[in-house]
Amino acid sequence: MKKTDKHPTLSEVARAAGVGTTTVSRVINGGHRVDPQTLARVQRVIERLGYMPNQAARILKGDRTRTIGFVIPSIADPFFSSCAEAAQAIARANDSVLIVMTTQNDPHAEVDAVNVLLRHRADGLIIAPGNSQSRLLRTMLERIPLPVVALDRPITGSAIPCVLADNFAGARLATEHLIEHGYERIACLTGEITLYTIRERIRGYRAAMKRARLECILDTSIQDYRSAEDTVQRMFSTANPPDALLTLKNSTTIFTFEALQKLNQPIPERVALLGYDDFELAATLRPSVTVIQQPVEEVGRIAAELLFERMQEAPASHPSHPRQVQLSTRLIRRRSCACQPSLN
Amino acid sequence: MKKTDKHPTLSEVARAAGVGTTTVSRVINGGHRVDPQTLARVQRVIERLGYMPNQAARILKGDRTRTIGFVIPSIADPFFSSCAEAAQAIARANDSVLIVMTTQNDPHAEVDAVNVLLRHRADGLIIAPGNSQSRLLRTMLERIPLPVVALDRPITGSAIPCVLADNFAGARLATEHLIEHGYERIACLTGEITLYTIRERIRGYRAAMKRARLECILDTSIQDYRSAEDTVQRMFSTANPPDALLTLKNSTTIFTFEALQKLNQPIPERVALLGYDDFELAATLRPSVTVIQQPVEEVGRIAAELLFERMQEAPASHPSHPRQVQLSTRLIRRRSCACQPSLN
DNA sequence: CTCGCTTGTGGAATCGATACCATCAAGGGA
DNA sequence: TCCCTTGATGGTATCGATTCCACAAGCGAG
Repeated sequence: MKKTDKHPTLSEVARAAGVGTTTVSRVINGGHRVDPQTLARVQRVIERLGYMPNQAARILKGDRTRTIGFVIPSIADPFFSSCAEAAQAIARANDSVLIVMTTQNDPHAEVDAVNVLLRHRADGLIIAPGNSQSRLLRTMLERIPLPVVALDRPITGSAIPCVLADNFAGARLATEHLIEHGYERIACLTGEITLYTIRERIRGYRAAMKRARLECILDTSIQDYRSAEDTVQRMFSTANPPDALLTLKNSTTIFTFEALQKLNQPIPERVALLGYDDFELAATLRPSVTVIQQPVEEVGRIAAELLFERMQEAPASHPSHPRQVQLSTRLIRRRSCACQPSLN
Repeated sequence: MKKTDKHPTLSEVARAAGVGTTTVSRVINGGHRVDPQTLARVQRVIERLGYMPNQAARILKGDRTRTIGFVIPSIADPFFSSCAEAAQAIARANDSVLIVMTTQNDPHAEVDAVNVLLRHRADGLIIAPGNSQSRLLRTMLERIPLPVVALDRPITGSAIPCVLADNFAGARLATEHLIEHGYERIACLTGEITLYTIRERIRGYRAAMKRARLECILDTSIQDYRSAEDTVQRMFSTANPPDALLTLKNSTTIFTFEALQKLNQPIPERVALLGYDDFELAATLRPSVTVIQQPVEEVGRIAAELLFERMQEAPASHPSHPRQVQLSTRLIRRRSCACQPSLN
């Protein structure tokens, strides 16, 4: 019961209990084939010394580390923190822990993170790569001797399975919805366009616009509140301003909403707004914001489940696994596109 | 360059390079006292085999694990995810990784989490306990042979240092602000009251109200959107309804805001609103919401820094460490209390 | 009464990296 | 020329838990 300065070891427990190390080991691992009396005695000693098996020693004997790596751009991003929460639940259910590493989409940080996880002998790896094209990361991930699952963004040209929402279909759905409303000058505000997800959404937007024979209006300049204000100002001082805006990510949606509000451009009367990705207060803002909702927890959950499946197979075998799991998104109708809100 | 099925070991590298294990070990650890030629050769072999030192074996030799545990109620909560992000940055700067465990404030899950981290031989531990009074957790944390820092919520009756925002002063400041505006019937909407932070905030509210000789109006019933609507309805159908509301946590603020909006109670004309804890869209809502802002990243950062300081001391020594680091909060004036917004 | 079998137990090799100690060659000063 | 230092290198015990193997005791069946 007293505070110890050092972790006691299994042999110390064995000595204190007057038994061999084998017996203590058996007690720890379920106590099969141990005399009930001995069992009780050893358990008391374990309790008294505050003994905890040293995971490192177990690992060294070839066991799994029961540790999986989770490499994402940021923990503070609600999308990834929700994924992490879901993945963590699956990990715990599989008696494992998550090591979360953040990269800010920096390729260098990604390689570092993977190296750290390799040293820790993680059993598996879930990663959301900043750049789907990166050869460096791809060859690295293909070489390493543990299962990898990509999250939200695939690793192009590799067999690494990826779990993600269907960005193309989501953006097409969003655009089609605006078209059905009768909007004709639909601008797409992308934010940065380096990310795979954004590029897919742009493709979806383009596909829908082309099909409706409408002119694509792309703007990639919104990075923060100030640039949103500039962009809106510029767009609405042209002869033929847009009558609807499709924003391709959360922060862009919010910056744009604020800018429209500040510049007194009423939504949806003057211009409709549809945002990609739901956010907590989308229904509370006035007007409430119509969005494409992604199955966030599901992405994290399924990625983790897929990883654990792959971990259970023999390392050499490569059974028929889905190369890619695309989850469908849905439209949540609110007021910013002049809809009757969906019930939910 | 080829894909291996197993992690190669140091001795395999040694054999492949035709040198001893000691030399390879030296190469890995900086390459001092190694012939440049040998160094280059060994490095080539390491590169070719994709060798990564086995952290478990290192740990076993008595090294630090360079792993710290981070035990919080939820990763999806923006407060804790921001803390985690900040703590992670400090951990990385100290060449360590974070193992994040979530507990949903469940004491059982907390004990589990700590046990897992002990097995993994984390070098240190940051924990936000759901219940500050829990004897079980307290005795457990006092027994274990590694430094612990509490986050956001202290562990009462123990010497475990805690980093948190000054909840008492924050709530008092908020209440005083409303009093200065001339509001007299200021109701405090608490949400659940089991958490230490909420109780401190209630104390702060009470202190300010007492000083101004105003009557305390406490309501603990808001748990979700529906209960917020009920509460608002009830409050405003009394003879003497409140003229201001102080909500003690984020979700309560948002539920209340939505309820007031739905029930057409204009803010701040009919009733003022001041929320504890800032949130992303507080400035975007109409009216924008005046809040008490906590130094979120700082809490995470300082907790991690304090932990690393304590880890560098000899395990036995107990130098003069702050028992508690209280960070001050600040008021962000927006429209919901009829203020001129603060510039920021 | 002894053979096989189960149960309870301990000894010791093992995992991979580290670091103490030993070895050997080369070079510099006396 | 010899001793001593310095640099480069290798052998091997060590960390803590697991596990194969060995062994002893008890017991029912033949």
